[in-house]
Amino acid sequence: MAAPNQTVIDKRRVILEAAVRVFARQGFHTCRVADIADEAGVAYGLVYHYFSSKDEILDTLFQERWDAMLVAIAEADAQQPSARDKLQAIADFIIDSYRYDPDLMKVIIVEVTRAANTFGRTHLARIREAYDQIAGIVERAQAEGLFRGDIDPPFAALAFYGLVEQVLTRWIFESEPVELERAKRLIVEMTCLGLER
Amino acid sequence: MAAPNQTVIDKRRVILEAAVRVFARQGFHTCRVADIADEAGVAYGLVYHYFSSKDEILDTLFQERWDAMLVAIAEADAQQPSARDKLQAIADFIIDSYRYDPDLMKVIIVEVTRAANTFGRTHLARIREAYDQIAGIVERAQAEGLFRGDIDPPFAALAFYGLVEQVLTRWIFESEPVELERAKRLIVEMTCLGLER
Amino acid sequence: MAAPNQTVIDKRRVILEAAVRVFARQGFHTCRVADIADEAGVAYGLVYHYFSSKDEILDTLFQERWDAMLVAIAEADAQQPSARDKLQAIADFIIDSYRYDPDLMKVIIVEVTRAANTFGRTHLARIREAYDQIAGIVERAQAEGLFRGDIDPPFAALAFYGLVEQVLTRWIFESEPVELERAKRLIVEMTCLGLER
Amino acid sequence: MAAPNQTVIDKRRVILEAAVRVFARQGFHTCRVADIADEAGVAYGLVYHYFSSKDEILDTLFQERWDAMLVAIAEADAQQPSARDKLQAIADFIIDSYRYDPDLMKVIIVEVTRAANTFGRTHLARIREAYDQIAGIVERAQAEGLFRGDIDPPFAALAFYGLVEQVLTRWIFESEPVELERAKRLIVEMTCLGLER
DNA sequence: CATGAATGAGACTTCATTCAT
DNA sequence: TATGAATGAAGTCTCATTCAT
Repeated sequence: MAAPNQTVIDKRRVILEAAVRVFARQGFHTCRVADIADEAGVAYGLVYHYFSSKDEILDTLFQERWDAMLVAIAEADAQQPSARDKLQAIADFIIDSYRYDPDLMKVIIVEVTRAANTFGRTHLARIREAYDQIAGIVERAQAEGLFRGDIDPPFAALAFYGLVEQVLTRWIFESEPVELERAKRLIVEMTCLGLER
Repeated sequence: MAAPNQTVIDKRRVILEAAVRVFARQGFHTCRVADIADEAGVAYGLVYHYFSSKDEILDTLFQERWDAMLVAIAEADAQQPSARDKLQAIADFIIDSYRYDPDLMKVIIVEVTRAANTFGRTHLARIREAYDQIAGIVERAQAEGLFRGDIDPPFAALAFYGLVEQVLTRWIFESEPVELERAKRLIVEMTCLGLER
Repeated sequence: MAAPNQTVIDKRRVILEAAVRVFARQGFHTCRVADIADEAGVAYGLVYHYFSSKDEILDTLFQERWDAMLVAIAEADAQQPSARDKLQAIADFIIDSYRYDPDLMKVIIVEVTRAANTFGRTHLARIREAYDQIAGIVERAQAEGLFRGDIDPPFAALAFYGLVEQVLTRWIFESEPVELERAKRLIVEMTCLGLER
Repeated sequence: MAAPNQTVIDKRRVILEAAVRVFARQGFHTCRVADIADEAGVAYGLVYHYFSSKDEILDTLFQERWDAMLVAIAEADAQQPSARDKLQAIADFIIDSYRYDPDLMKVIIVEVTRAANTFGRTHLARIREAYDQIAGIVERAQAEGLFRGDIDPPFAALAFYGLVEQVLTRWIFESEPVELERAKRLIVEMTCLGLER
């Protein structure tokens, strides 16, 4: 009899969410697969029923989230009128993502970026897509004469994303250094206008 | 009588330098102490004669380098006339450090600065000192009316350091995205003036 | 009403036959129950519906085949006139069995007959029956004065069966060393007359 | 100071000898590396200091023993006058080897031969060398007119070695079925003269 | 009968650290 | 100082078996 139950539990999802919490708390390298199983409340072996390795869990987490980010960036680019508004929408999305699921963002930023050495090489191409899209926004703004033309768009993308990531990194490491809504504005303000008056 | 030879090999230093290469190549967690000994060309056990643990090697590397950085920041602050010049001197120092020993910088950034759960935690206070010093530079520039007053100095420090680190990160994981001398200037340019014209 | 169809598929038999192929290909210890289910094209759990364990599958395969062998030996003994003809009939049966289902014979020989610590031990009594029957044939030939009396019948049985098995073993691990029809004759020739002229 | 001690313990050898006993007792697949370490009285990790895997231990055991066998066969071929004497010397060597170290022989015969499927493939070439040398003995005896010419030498080698192995297999499985000195003679007797009078 | 998710004990292997020489 | 053998805890992954549906 097929369970006509909306609350059928997707164990795969349960494991994924448990992994986020465990990775965030202990770090990818430091935690054991057993910790994930415990946190998920499932048997050890079930983790390997759904994922072929510990790495694959992190991979999956990254891919799901990064895909959402690429979609958000594309939407921001399509729907916002000005370059500044586009950047604002992107910053908002990332900051809000963090607010919605800080653990997941922590894992993406801290574990994947760090692991870029070995494991993250895989995702490099996907990560670049985000940078490229942001660079495209800058480039078009330069062509329209809204942004100054003497800063390479890829470099500008680097600066923008670096700032967002640094804000989140600070959050992760310490407790509440800046208020998030304010941070959203400041990110764009600094990116567009700089520090000098 | 001890050999009065300048070229006496300091095995401790040899091990430290080998560790830099190995950490950079394989990552701290992925490499083995044996790899370090091999790379250094010394016996396995000698590593433990000079260092009490694998962790201590990374700690030592970080401390040596970060101390040099704090000194450089303090010097920049003391010797340069304007805030913009101070920031430029700091950016120059970090970029040049990278150019001089990319492996070491990679290790510092990837394995320590971003290791939120392990090493980063340990050295947090020391890392903050750099941010605080930069924030101080911004704060004084604001008081002097050179920098706009509506951006929190700690946030500005975040943005500046984030940009520098992001440039290096890009270098580390990809091949030559920006030319380094140009990057030095752009970092300060963007930090001070932003993207808009 | 049960389908009066001769081609109703006996899943139990399907599993058994799949197991033969998988055991032959990967070896009993190296293969997984899942491999058997996959090869049979049935669900994982069904294997356990028909068999209580992985061991039982191999046990079943051995028993079925070995019983057929004992019957064949008994028939050879009953129907053939001379000892030499009896041995020839037995050799023919085993070689033909191999030709008909090489995988099954490989499994019997490699996984059971030679598994001194596990399966071989279990089926020892049954395996002995074959040797004993062959020894009986030799013994009676000796009594009739057809075979020389200075070779212990059990030893002679050993030699005969050892030769047959060795021929098959060679087949199993290498490619076609001897032509099978010729081998049938040579086995008996050597057993009865030896190498010297 | 170099230990001028004849009884320096070669731990590698200790492990190898312990492995023989454990493999013989429990079988290669059934035993754990921990059992070997325990039997050898060394720490778990030391096994992996000397051998890269459990497989490598079995490999080493086989190679050492099989090399000794090839030497013995070559010697028998060189030193004995007649084909029959050569075969006798070979049979003697193998049977005596068994008597000297039954566990080792059991492992070679039962575990390596059985494992030929997966792991033993490696040793196939080396195994063939023995067969080829025996076949050579037969071939030359045929050329000299001492052995009948209608039995392929490779087949004869098969028969001879199969008989020896079968005798040992019987020993391994059961308790003393034949007396060993008698077996030595019977092996050659049967190989050369067969069963018929 | 049939399915395949779920369980968890257990194996192999790794490797930081210690220690005798 | 210097060496590298020795230790053993810990972790990943496998897989036979069970069970709910």
